[in-house]
Amino acid sequence: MEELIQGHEVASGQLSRVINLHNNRSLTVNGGHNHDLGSGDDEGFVNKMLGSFSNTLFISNGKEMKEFHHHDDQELVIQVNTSGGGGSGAGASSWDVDHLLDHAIKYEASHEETCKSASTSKDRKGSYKKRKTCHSWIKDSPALTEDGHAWRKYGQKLILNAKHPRNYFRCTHKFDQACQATKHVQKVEDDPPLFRTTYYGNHTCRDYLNASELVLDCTSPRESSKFIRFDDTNLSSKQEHPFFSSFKLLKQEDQCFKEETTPSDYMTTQHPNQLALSDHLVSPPDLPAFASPGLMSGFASANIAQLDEDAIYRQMAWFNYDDFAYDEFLQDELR
DNA sequence: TGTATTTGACCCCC
DNA sequence: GGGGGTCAAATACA
Repeated sequence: MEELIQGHEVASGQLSRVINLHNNRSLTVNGGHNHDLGSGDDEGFVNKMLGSFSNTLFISNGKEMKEFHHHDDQELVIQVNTSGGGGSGAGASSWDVDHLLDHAIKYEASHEETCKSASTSKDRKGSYKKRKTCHSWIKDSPALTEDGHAWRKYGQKLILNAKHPRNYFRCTHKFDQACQATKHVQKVEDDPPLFRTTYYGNHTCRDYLNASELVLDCTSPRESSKFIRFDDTNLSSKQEHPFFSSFKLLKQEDQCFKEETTPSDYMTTQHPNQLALSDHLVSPPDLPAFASPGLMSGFASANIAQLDEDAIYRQMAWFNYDDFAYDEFLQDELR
């Protein structure tokens, strides 16, 4: 968290100065015509970077932030500050907060102090207690998105007056690191598809591998699911590359929503499990989709209404492929 | 064989 | 009493 905060400060302060200096020099050299990067582009670049930091901080420690994110109706997140600490809030101005109120996003939150005691629960091979009313928040999304944490499904339940079952996930590190974070995922609308994820509790685990890459909220469909990738030079092999590890996580949740899947809904003839991505055998540049960043995003958005959940999860994988390419593209641009 | 998912049963709380 | 959250044995999968 300290490193992230420091990075945020550096980006917001020093990077702005560097870019301003760059612009001034460009104006001088080009006689007033800046052909490198327009100031608007620079500002957008900085805002995106600050937004990424904010998102990363938000995901890493939800109770530190108070921000509203809204991206072209792609995804909505409401998060509140339960600790009283000041979030950075950087980049918030570039996001369309007003539209947030137009969406019926329910928010529920309560302080951790209100968590009820489990003293009355009986021991049934360990603690067994009903949903504790801990800190919680809801996230609605048209597609299931990777949130940077490893989850394990532990239950599925048909809910009264609900068309789709509710799926229950707990943190993979519940036992080895005593992480109490859980979430429920339920499809609440069919057309257009809308998934409601309710998070309970904050992660206390430290999943270095998976935490090194997070899906961030973005400002355009093209960037609807972008990874932030930290230094991976310490990774000795492709097997440990966070890009590939993320597919394993996607696949885990992918398999948890097999209801109502029809073969005709398959976007391609290749099932995600057949991609062998989690086996780390496929190199991203081998895929033709990488030739044009954004191509798959456009393709996906055009067809997303026709797809069932299973297909959507496959599209998530394609989004992330595309994002990886786009990340490389950005790095080349920066060089 | 180890890990993840499924699913019926158990249990808490309204 | 019933809805909903969780457990854990059975099952699937790599």
